Amino acid sequence: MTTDDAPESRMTREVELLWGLDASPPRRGPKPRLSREVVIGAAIAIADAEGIEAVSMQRVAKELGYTTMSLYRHVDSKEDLLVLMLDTAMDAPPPPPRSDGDWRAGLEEWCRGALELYRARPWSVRVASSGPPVGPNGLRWMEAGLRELVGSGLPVGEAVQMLVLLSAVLRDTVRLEADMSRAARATGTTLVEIEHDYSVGLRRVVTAEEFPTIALMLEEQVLEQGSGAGPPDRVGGPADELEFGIRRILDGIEAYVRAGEGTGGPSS
Amino acid sequence: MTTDDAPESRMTREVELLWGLDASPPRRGPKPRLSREVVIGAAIAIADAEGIEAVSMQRVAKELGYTTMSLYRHVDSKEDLLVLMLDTAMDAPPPPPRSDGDWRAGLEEWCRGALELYRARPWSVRVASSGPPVGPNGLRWMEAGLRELVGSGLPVGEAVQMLVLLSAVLRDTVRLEADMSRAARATGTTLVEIEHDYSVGLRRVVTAEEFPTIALMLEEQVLEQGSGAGPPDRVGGPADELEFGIRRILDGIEAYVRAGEGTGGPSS
DNA sequence: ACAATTAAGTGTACGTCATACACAGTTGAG
DNA sequence: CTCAACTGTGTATGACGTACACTTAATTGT
Repeated sequence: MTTDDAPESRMTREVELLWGLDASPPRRGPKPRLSREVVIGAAIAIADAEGIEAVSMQRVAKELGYTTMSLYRHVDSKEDLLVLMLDTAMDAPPPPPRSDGDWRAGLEEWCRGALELYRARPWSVRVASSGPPVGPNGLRWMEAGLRELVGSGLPVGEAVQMLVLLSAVLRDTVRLEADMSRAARATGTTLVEIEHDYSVGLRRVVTAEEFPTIALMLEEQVLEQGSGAGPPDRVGGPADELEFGIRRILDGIEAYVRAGEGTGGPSS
Repeated sequence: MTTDDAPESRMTREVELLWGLDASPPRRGPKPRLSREVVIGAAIAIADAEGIEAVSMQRVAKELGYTTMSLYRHVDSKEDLLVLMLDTAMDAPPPPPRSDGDWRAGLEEWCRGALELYRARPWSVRVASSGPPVGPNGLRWMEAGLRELVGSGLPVGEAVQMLVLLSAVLRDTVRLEADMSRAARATGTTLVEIEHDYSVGLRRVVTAEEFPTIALMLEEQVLEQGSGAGPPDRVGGPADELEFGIRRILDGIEAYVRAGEGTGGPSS
């Protein structure tokens, strides 16, 4: 009858969870020896080392030397734990605003930074998020990306759309690379070899009649290259090849914004 | 010593699985009453109706009126079943080549078609694929997309990169929309309401000092619109807003290809 | 100082999951 | 007609998420 009659809309709950608005003041019982942060940390350590599928309540508890059920004193459910892991994984601050207002360079930095983050914790792109970010870290990244996009001259609405699009590109490319890496690890080979195996497999079923363009791709050994030259941080996965695509997207934004200048804004 | 000494490289296995190269000729035992296709179909029906997490071996078996273990006569593992479901979900032929060689229109059609497919089976973007498509249906879509991209004048290698990028955009946007829909269903509301809840939740933690651009976004009620006007097939999710972003990407490709014309190819 | 209260961590238990294995019944090849 | 191969069944195992009752330790009101 006071405040919480409504089912609290899930979103509200997630906000409270991620901003620590659910913690009650110092309480009565024994001092907690475990803490939410420690639990999250242990879970992340496991996910980093062995992938998200290795993270189970039992495993996290064992790693910490507690019983499984003790975790439930600090986290309401495994789903909550995953949500908390997600925002924690986005620590590392986004690139700060540039002093020159170069939005293109700013966005490229943002993409590189986000990609680095996702790549360092590939499991983070696999956990379900019920929507855009709401945690403090996630919001910081969102703010930084949005800032650059709005700086380009795009109206906010369209800036949001482009941010969603850019995140989608980064996330799903990392997901693909992570899935390939997992397959590589499972067979004890490398990412490069997996890509080679892929083209070998394809050649068995791709005919020039039915799949002319794919056949062309195989002829030119498009999949085999990639790891040839380039910066030393190349792993050989699809995320190495993202720069080109990102640049096309930025080109597209630039063209659009330029076309809108002088015509009373790009909202046409 | 003959052919199969090596562990068969996973990729080869997947190809054989998806192209039915593993079926032996008519055999000796009782006639199978169940079949691989029926199992896949039942699994897809469950995933369509209740999401991928409802698909368990027990559940599929129950739906078919057989024991759980009977499924293993037709499918080696649940993972194999998921892979088979994936390619089967991509039935529905991609758009055919256009008679006018308009690659932009062709690519837009391709995106629309793929988006429709993903949206009809949102679970398909959630299952792990160890790499690019290898099944007959997946390859048909890949061929169609690649055909248009190469038609634009892009060299094959860069066309592949843009195809990966476009798929990433479509896939992850559908994933986001599906996650939001799931949250909506769980609380018994609609996608539109979820987006509203999201901005309500955000307003509780977003200050104009720390998150100026997000604050601006909230002021302009960017999240609340979306469902205003538009074609009747709008659901209110993020995938509705994809057209704008896709067009920017196509703009980017067009600009790049045009710039490369006359300079001896766009490979600079 | 002491009792009542409340919270932290434990132990046990349940239902669901993927799947290994031994089995019974059915079929075609020799 | 026999036997080998194959289909579907039954049972079992170990991992999972989590509900619930419990012990024990800390705090608060008297």
